[in-house]
Amino acid sequence: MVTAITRTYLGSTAEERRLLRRETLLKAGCDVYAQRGYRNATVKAICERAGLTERYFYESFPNNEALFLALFKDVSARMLDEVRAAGEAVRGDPAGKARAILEAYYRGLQAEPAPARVFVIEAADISPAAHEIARLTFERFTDLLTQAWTDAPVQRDPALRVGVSGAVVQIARDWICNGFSQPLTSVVDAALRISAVLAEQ
Amino acid sequence: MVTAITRTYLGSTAEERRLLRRETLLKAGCDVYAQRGYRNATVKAICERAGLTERYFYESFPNNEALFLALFKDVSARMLDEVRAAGEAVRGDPAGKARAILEAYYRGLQAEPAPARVFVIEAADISPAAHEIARLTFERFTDLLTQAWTDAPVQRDPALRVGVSGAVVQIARDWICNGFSQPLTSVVDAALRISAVLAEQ
DNA sequence: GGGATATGACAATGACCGTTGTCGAAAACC
DNA sequence: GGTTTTCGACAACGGTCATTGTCATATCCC
Repeated sequence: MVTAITRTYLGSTAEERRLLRRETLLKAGCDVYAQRGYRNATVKAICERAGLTERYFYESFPNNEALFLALFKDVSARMLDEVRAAGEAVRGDPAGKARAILEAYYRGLQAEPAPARVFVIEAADISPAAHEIARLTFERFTDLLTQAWTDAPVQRDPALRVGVSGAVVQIARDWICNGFSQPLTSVVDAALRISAVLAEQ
Repeated sequence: MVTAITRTYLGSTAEERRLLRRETLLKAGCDVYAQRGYRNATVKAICERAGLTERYFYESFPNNEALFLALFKDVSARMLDEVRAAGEAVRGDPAGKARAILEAYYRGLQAEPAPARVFVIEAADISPAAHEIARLTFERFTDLLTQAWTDAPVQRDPALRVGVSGAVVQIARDWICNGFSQPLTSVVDAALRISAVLAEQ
């Protein structure tokens, strides 16, 4: 039963093949989530999309939610990095810094509409773990915005922080639902005006 | 098979009994949604809570989602009425009017924590129909806020409107999730500051 | 009181899906 | 070339739940 011996196959070691399959599944999961929504994304559908069988799904993930969380963490971290870099590229000028951050965020969503739909619209309600990731991500995002507007590391009033992040996300949701029909500048402008309340400590 | 004849039973006509069962099911649905969340609320559980059998569930609703939507419409309409009345009770003074609206909203949530959790946190993601009801409700809510701050009937910039409604709701979500631990005034204050951007047309 | 309707308890059905298991064929190693 | 590992296709099992059906009992009307 136990196979202690592994063998290279099609030029890759067992570990390499396993990781490749994992990546394939992540990509397929993202596609299927985007197409049918997380709730309607069955393990079977993800595996078909990946060209792999269910057996390999459970080799890499204990269940569907685990795959989702892995994707979500990855996407969130990348988003935060991009946004942070965009903010740091602008020196001085608080409004310009804040605008750069927001523009990076919305531009990133526009660049990848399918993941955007999943991770902005669905993510928060999928599970407590997903909710927590979303919460933490947006806490950091709002900290970046606060740093742009002021020199303070964080906004003191937690409700204000929460409100601004809610506004930024809701504008994103609406934009996505309407197929990105409004110009980028108009959504950035609106978010910028709202985020300006962070300047008042 | 077809029973054309109805008969009063326990002092009520067939129609009265049907409506009473419907109301009982709505109340039970609200309780069960609040307790287990919509996704884990089975028809069976709602019927048990209502003290009725599944047969009567399908007498009044084609499925679980239909019950939810009926409840959601009801709750949303009541909420809008309360908020509108609170706003109209304050004359002049834009900030005071806006504060009254927001205070009525958050106070209403606090007064009924269980429904609040369901209809603020879960509602938007349950189905496209539910999403639409939530969207329309908050569009009107934001119009009321706009009217408070300005004399314009609506805010011109749709993204700004969407952003403010997102902020108000996100503050509510966070407040609910933290068990209403912050004082009412602090959440109202934060929402008020953000909503003030509606004053700029 | 007797026949008819309303009700409640509960079984039956059917669908969906997660998860695990089987098995023959392809590719690797020696 | 034969043996072993790896792979892909797919069946099997079990669980949950929506939805419909059955039937005995309670309540009605006359």
